[in-house]
Amino acid sequence: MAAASSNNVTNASHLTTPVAVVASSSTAAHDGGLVSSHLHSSQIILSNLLPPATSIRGGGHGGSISIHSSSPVSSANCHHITLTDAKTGAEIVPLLINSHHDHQLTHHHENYQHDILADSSTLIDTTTTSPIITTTTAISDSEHEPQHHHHHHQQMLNIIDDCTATSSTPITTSTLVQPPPLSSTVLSSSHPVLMKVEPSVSSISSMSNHNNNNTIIFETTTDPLIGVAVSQSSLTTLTSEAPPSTEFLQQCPETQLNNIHISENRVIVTQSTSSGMSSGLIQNSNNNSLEDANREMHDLNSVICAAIATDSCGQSSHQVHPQPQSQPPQKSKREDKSCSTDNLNLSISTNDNSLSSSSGNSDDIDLNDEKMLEEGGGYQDNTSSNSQQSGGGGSVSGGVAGGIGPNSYVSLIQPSIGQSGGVVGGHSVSGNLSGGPGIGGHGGGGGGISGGGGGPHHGVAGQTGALQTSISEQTDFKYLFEELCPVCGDKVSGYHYGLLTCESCKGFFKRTVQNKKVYTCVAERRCLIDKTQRKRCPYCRFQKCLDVGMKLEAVRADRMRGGRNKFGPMYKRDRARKLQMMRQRQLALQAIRGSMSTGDLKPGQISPTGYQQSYPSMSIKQEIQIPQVSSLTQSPDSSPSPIAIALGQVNPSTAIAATTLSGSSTNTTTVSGAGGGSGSCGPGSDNGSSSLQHSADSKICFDSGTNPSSTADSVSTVELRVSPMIREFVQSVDDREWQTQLFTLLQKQSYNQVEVDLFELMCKVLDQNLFSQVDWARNTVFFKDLKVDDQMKLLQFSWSDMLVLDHLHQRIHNGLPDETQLHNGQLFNLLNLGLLGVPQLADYFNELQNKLQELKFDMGDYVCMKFLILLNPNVRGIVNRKTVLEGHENVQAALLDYTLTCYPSVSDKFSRLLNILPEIHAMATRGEEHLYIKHCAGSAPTQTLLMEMLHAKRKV
DNA sequence: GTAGCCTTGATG
DNA sequence: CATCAAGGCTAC
Ligand SMILES: [Zn+2]
Ligand SMILES: [Zn+2]
Repeated sequence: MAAASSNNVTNASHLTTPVAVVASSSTAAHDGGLVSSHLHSSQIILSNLLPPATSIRGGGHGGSISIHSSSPVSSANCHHITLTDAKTGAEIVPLLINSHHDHQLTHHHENYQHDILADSSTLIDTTTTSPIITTTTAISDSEHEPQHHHHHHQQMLNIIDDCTATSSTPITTSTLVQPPPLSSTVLSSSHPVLMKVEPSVSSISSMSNHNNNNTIIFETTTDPLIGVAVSQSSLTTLTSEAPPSTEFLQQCPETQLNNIHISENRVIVTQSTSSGMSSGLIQNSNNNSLEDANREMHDLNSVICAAIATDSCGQSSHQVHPQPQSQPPQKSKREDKSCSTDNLNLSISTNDNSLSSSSGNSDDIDLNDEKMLEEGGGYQDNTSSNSQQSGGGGSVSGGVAGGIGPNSYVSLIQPSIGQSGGVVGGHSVSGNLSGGPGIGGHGGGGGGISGGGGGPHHGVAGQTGALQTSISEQTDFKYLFEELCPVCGDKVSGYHYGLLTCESCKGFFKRTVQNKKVYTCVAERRCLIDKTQRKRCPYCRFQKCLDVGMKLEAVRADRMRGGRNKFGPMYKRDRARKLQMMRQRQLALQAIRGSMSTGDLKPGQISPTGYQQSYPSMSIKQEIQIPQVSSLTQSPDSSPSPIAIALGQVNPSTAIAATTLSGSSTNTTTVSGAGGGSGSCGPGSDNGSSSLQHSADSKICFDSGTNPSSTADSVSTVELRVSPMIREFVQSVDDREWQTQLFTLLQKQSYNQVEVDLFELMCKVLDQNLFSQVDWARNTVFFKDLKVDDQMKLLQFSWSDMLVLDHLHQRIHNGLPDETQLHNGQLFNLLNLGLLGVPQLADYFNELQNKLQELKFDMGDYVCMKFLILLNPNVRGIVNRKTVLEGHENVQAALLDYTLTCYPSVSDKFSRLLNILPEIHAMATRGEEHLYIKHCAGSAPTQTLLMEMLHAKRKV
C-alpha cells in the first residue's frame, strides 16, 4: 500500500491535501503549483487552517474540547461543528462555517469523495480492526474545479493544528472521511483535544503543537470509529507487532513510531521516538482515560492525518480504490523511479488483532495527477519556503520539473514520487534522476572537525581606482557575508538555494538533493547542527536546511551549470534590504553616539550630509541603487496617519533607530525577535504623549471598576454610573493579546524568509484576527446564548465590519502603527489590514478614524459598537431573532446611557457613533469584495477561515 | 561523504 | 565584461 502513500505525496503539492503538505512538506510548497505556497510547508497547513498563534493561544481553554456537529445532515446549507467545553459541557464555539459549498459537494459528490480518499493514506477499520488501505491516488482535477472550491472541500475535512512554522515542528492533520455533506473544521488550541463526533456527522480535531508534544484524540460520542487514517509517519507508527520492514525503514528512516490507541470510539495518536519502534501500536484504549493518554504521549513530531468515517461512508471494505474513471491516472511525464513502494509492508495491530497489508501492485499507486504535474512544473514560487515537516520527514515530491522555457531549469523535484507509502519516513529526496531506493546512510561519521570554512570569494577586489562607492559597496556586501550560516553557523559564502549559507551546507544540500539521499537519525532527530558537528547527523542537517528555507527547487535536475535562476531577483532584493537595515542600524548607533557626546554630531544634523560623513561606506549611489527598498527609509505609500504620528507609535524596541533616522517617527516598528514581544511590541505601551486615549488607560479605568475612561468628561460623575454591562464588555477585550498575536505571527511568517508574499501574509493576519474574533464572540453575552446556526450567520454577516472596527480601535487606542518591519526586513503594511487589503480605502478609513476620535471614541464605545455590529437582528435567517434583537437593544441602550453619562460634552455622540456603523459596513463590504476576488484569483491562502467567511457570505 | 575551490553561463 | 549562484572536481 505504499501506493496510497505515494499519492499522498504527490498530492502534497496540492494544498488541498493535507497529506501532501505533510508528506512532501518542503517540496510541496515549491513545485506544488499551489495557489499559495509561499510558506513553509508546515505553515501552509497552519496558515490555511489555523493561524499559528491561534492554536497556541488555545491555552485558554485548558483541557479538552469536544466537538460535535450541531446538526445532522439536514440543515441544508450549514454544517458546522460546535465546540463544547469538555469539562463544562457548555457549547463554546462554532468554529467553522461551511455552507455555500453544499451545492458543489452534491454536485461533485464523486469527486468529493475521491478527494477525501486521496487525502488519507490508510484507513484503519476500527470496527473490524483491519486496515483499510486507500490507494489515494487521483486528486481532484482543479482544471474542472476552481481551486478554491477544491480547497474548500478539503478544508471542511481537515482540522489542522498549528505548529510553529519556523521550527521543525510537528503538524497534525486530520481528515475526515465522511459522506457529504461534510462539516467543517475546527481547531482547538490546547492539546490534547478530545473530539466527539456525533453520529452521521463527521468532525475532527487535532492538536499538535509546540515542538514536540502532539496528541490527537478522536472520539465519537456514539458510533464506533470506522476508520482512522494516518498518513506518513503516523502510519508508519502503526506498525506494531511487526516492525516496519527493513526496506521500509531504509526508505523512511525517520519513520516515527506513534502510539495509536483505539477504543471503540476513541483514537489516540501519539508519537514515540524513533528508537522506540516497538511502541508504535494501536491499542485498545477502552479504559484509557485522557490522562492516561496524556501520559503516553510524547514527542509527536510528525504530521498525522487521521480520518474517521462513519458507517454512512460505506467504507467497510478494506480497500478503497480511487475511481479511475473520474480521476484518470496520469502517468507522470517523468518516470518515477524513486522510492519504489514495493515491498513495503505495514502492519497495524490492536491489542486483539494484528493486521498487515503489504503494498500490492504498484498500479494502484502509480497514479499521478497530471494537473498537478503541470502546475508543479510551471509554477515557481520564490517565496515559498520549506520547512520540512519534521516528523514526517521530507519526502520531496511535487510538481514536475518541467523545465519549460529557456530560462527555466528543470527542477529535481519530482511529482508524485511514490514515497514509500503515504507513510513517509525519512528525508527522501526523490527525483527521477537516479532510481535506486535511497538507503539510509547512517551518518555515523567521524566527528572530525572540519577545517575552517573557506572564505567567501565574493568580495570584489576593490581596485585602487575604484570609486569610493564601489569600495563601500564591497564593504557592505562583505558585511553581508559576515552573517553566519543559518544551518551550521559557519561563514556564509553567498546565496545558495534560497538563502545565505556556507559553502559546505550548500554542497551538502546539493549532494543530498541531487543524489536523493535518505538519511536516518540515530538519535531523536534533534541533533545539534553546528560547524563542528554538522557531519554527524546528515538527517538533522538536511532537516535544518529545509527548515531554514533552503529550496529544493533551486537544485537543478538537469544539472545545468551557470546562469541564473528565478531566485536571482530575490537575492538582489534581499541584499538591498539587508544593506538598508544595516545602514539603519548604523545610523541609529551614530545618532545615539551623537546625542551622547554633544560635540560630535548634532541631532539635527543627522541628515544626508552628516550621514555621508559618518558613513563613508554608504553612498548616494547605493541609495539610488537599492532597488525597491527606498520605502524602507521613507515610510512609503501607507500615508502615515496623523494620529499614529501624534501617538508616536514607534515600537519601543526600534524607537531609537526609527526616530533618529529621520528625526521623526517613521511610523514603523520592527517585529522584534523572540516572542514578538508581548508588550514590548505593543505600541500601546508607549508613552501616551498625546491627548488621545489609549486602551491601556481606558482599560485600566474599567478594570478598576471606577473611572470610565481617561477621556470621560467628568470622572467623578461617571465612575459610578458606568453600566456594569459595558464594564464587563470592556473587560472581555484582550488587547494585549491582539497585538502580541499579530506581531508573533508576522515574525514567524517572516523568520528566515528571504521574502514573503505580503498579500498572503496579510490574509493570514486577517485569518488570525478572525479566529480571535470568533473566540471573543463565542464567550460574550447574548451571543453565547444563541444556537450555533445563528451564531454563524451573525458572524458571517459581521466579521468584516468587526475587523475594520477592530483595526480602528487598535490604531486609536493602542497605537497600532501604519507598518512594521518584518524579521527579514520587508515592510508590512499594518494599515492595510484595516483596509482589508484595499489601499484605496485609506482615506475613507482615516476619515472614519478622525470622526471617531472627534467623538472621543473610547473603549466602551468600541465594545458597544462591536456588539451592535455583531448582534444584528436584521441578518437573514436568524432563528432566534428575539435574543439577537434583545441583545442589540440592550447594548444600544447601554451605549446611549454611557455616552450621555460619560461624555455629555460630546454632543449627540450616541447617534453619531451609530452613524458610523454603516460607513464601516460600506468599507468592509468593499474590502470583502476585494478579498473575494483575490481569493478566486488564487492569490490568497486557501483553507482559511477567512476564505470560509468570504464564501459563506457570498452564498448568503 | 565533506567541503574548498573551480568552471559555467544567464544577467545587466 | 563583471557578477555570482549553481554544478563539478577532487584532496581529504
Ligand atoms: Zn552551513
Ligand atoms: Zn540527528
